[in-house]
Amino acid sequence: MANIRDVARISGYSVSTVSRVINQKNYVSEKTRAAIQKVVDDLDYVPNDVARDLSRGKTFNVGVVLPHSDHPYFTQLIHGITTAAFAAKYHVVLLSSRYDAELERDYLEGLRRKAYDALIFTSHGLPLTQLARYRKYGSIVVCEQPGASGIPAAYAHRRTTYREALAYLKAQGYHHIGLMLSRPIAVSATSQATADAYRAVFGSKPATKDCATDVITLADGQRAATDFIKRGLQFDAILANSDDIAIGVTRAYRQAGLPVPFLIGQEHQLSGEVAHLPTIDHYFKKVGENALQLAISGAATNIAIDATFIAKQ
Amino acid sequence: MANIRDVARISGYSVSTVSRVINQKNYVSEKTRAAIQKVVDDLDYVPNDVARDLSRGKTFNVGVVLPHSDHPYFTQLIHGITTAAFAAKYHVVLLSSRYDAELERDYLEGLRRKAYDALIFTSHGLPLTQLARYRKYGSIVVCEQPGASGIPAAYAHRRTTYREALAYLKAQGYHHIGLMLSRPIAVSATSQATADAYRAVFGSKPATKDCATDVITLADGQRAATDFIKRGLQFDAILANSDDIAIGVTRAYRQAGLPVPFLIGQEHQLSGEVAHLPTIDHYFKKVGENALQLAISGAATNIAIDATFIAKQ
DNA sequence: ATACGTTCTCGAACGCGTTCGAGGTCAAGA
DNA sequence: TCTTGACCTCGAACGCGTTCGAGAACGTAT
Repeated sequence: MANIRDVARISGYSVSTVSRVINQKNYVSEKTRAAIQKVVDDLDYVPNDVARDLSRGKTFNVGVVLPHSDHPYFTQLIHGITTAAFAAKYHVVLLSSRYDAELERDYLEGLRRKAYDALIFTSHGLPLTQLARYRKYGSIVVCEQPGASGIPAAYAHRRTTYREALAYLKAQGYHHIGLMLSRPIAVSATSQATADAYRAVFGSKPATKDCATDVITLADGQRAATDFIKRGLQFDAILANSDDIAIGVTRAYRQAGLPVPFLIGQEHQLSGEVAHLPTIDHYFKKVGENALQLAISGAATNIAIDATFIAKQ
Repeated sequence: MANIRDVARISGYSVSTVSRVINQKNYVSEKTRAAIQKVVDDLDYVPNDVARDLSRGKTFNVGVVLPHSDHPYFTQLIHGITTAAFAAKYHVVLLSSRYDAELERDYLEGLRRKAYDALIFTSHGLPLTQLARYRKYGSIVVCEQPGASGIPAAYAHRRTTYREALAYLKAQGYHHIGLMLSRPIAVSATSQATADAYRAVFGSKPATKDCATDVITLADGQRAATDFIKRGLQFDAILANSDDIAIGVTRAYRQAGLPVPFLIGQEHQLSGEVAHLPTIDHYFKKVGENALQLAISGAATNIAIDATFIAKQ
């Protein structure tokens, strides 16, 4: 396949002049431009993107680290990220992590290796301080409150909305509340926010036995609820970490022939809509768009938006 | 940042020897290896991926063209593709197309520009013959029956399963059937398959008025059903192109205060499970895995799997 | 002792586009 | 007329890792 030097040789102009023609830069006479363009067309020449990236020192790739590509939280986030990336002519590279520290580190190394210009962590296993070390190699964005790490972040405020949802439960007279969490409170800012809100509303930390962790899918929700039942826990209400998961909970209780506790879901999913569940919408598409903006602008700021508690739908 | 020549200079060895050390190749004495490794560690050197890609002439990128990143068909496909790509150490680059011919062509050009080693079209607007022209620049895979185009394909057999589903409707005594399609019959192999199955079962092509097109989301399903109602069409049953869409149809009829026709969904989605809808599972995760395998192997074959009609769930 | 096969290392070319400094031309302003 | 400032083009260096051909050193088989 032809390269820029072939075009130069055949057209009789220099490589640099050919370069300015294909990049439509100034200072090329119309005559020259036309002559070179003709050779470009004849040879069917197109510049090599990799060589370009190398010489420009930039790839326009944004790596998106996501633990589970089938989870709705990530699906919505990805949707926002790709939408914004497309508009900005950036490329989205999907990176599966399954919260594996080694993989995450490998992706961070990708920043050093110049494989990506920026990295968005939709969630992460490594501590933020470790992520922060790689900021000198490229822009890093997380999708949660970044605490003192200083890492730019795009996220939805969870605490207030969780408080609102839990206060709603309290107002309805529910006091024995079960919580479904995607990850243990110690390692996840989201779980932490849920626990904090619980304490703010009910005056004490949620009991460990009332919290199910590692609940990601509908099946997990069903399993976790079955476990609650087995352990003889009787909840008035359960705050599930997605609408789908709430559906899983419903099934478990139905299967056990027990009354279903009052349920609140999250993420405003179709399943919740169909079942008329109260839910919390974190607007993850918007969060994804914000994350990408931060990633490519390299701005060292945060963009937070408010989540909404939807009591009736 | 240090490059391989720095390592060579400082260690006193040649660039080629350093290269074999970092790539763990043969023919390096232990003493030399250790000396070079020390310099690599001291300088904190890592090879530049872009330079590597350029010199190897390979990027390990697979571009995945998808019209809608929020559609469940594509979500499932992407899930399969990323899973397989991860295992094979390939990178998945997401490419939004919205069926825009210009965009699709641009992505095909990406193959020439060496931006991707391979391209997977989860769906496409351009005719297959046009896609086929770019095969000389890299491997191309489509996720549908490739007809005479010769393009490698990974897909689920639809015709037989559609026939099965429609025969089921006929056996149940339903004769006036509405079809919801994502795209017009003329441009979509999927819609074509649906129409063919209809003809096989009912002996004639489906009437144009009985087919709604451009139905992608739940809201589209609702809109299309509302339109059916407005036009005074009375269906015994409707074959929807996803479970979510079937839910949209249900809503439209409920809202109009009319009895809901018998519904069959597709894709075995959660919404359909909750509503106990019959559905067709095309196993798109598996199809995605197959597509990626084809893309990176460069094999010029097809991998078809069978879809399943699930009458009761 | 000669020949051959390994092992080890090097230099240079290669993949390919971008960009900077330099040098030449030409017209307008002083 | 001289200066100044576009305008136009070129050559070479740069970004950086891979790989091929060649050559040196050493051991072993004949």
